[in-house]
Amino acid sequence: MEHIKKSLPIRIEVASKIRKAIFAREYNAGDELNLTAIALILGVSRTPVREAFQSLADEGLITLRMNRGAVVNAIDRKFIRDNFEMRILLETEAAGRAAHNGMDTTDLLSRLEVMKGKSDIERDDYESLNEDIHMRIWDASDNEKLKRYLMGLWNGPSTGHSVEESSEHYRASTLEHIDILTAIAQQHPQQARDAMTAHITRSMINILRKYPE
Amino acid sequence: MEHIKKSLPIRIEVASKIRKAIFAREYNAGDELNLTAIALILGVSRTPVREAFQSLADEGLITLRMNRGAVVNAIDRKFIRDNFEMRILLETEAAGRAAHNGMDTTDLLSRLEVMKGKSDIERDDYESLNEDIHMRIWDASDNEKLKRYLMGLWNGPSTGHSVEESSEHYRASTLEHIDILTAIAQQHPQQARDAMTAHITRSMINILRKYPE
DNA sequence: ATTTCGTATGTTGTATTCAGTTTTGATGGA
DNA sequence: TCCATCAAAACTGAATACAACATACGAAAT
Repeated sequence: MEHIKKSLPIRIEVASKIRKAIFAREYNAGDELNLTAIALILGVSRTPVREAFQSLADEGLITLRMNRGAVVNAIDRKFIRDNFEMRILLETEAAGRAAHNGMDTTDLLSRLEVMKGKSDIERDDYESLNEDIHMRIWDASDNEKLKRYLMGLWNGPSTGHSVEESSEHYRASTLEHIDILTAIAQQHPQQARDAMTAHITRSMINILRKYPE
Repeated sequence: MEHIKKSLPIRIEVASKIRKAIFAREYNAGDELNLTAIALILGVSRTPVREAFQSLADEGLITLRMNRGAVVNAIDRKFIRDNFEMRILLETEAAGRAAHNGMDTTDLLSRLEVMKGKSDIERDDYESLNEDIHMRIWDASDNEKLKRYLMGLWNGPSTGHSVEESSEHYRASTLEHIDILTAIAQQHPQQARDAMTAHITRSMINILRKYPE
């Protein structure tokens, strides 16, 4: 039996690769992306690359100029801050709604306790639980549009997808996650909001440190 | 001399037409959209229709099922409320930021005074000024991501694009716009936020009335 | 009668071709 | 030398062609 390899549409994978390349500074602000060249490099036709371009333009990573190709936008401190500020606003809103609506947090909290007990936290373990926590909160917010926005921001510069974090960060985040989920479990919206705001704000400061100037 | 018709990409116009048709209930929840058929009807090829589908899926209006076509999502009260709640959250944030950052409101306020004096407010006049006001506030918020989200919501069910409004509504909105811009002019963020929240909340209630059950 | 397997059909995902626009670069004149 | 003009190359937007996937239907077997 083979791997249950769920093959995504090519346009999605192409978008991921280009996105990663932009965050990795392989492309820089002002660079023109050659549709044909990228299709050749990736070994696909121009169509899915074109569709990926449109997604990336929606995300604000590139700009599409009619008949004149795509240029990479600046991934500078302002871009990162703008993204983070939206994540603060929306994740905080989601946390408050989750606390208000009620959400089962027992399994997540027990997984957090296990992680808290570990002497060393590995990146993959952290990221996996991190994703589960946030997505469960989005679900509990019970607003499809909010969920959709947060899903989109997850591909942005404000998550572990873009930069490696320190073990210190993982430990601090774990404690913050416990704060957030505890507040949600107790159905204290304002407390949940405050905890989430603190969580993502610290994360922002942490990441902005890596983008000097 | 011909019209200075700035021709947008076909995919944009196609998306607009389908969006309008969905809001007009020409398509209903669960309906399957036939890519080829729509391309034929609109007299374009499948490519731009396909790209339009992807945009509409991003907006949450339709769902793309791999190899199984697109289905129209329910434009029910929850959908409208979800959209409006996000608009309240984001427009309020933008108004607060605009007040904080400072924004020149003189021209907009004088246009509002003229409109306030009119005995009868026409739809196009109102919509034109309405759009100018909101977009100027978005600009003044100085957050690109926020601006982008609000731009997207403008195509949603929470603006005049989807339903006709009463003259009464235009008059009430005009007064509310004056409140908002006055607060911004005086650089009172909280006051601006409150005024914006009230403005869009009333608009939501007004539109939800037209979607009974 | 029910279930399973295989084929047929329709629809999408991807590739390729076509057409129109923008850019580039050369050429000629001031 | 500098500028304008025009042709050719390159690239994108749109149209068409091709391939793969999923569902539906029907026949055969239990």
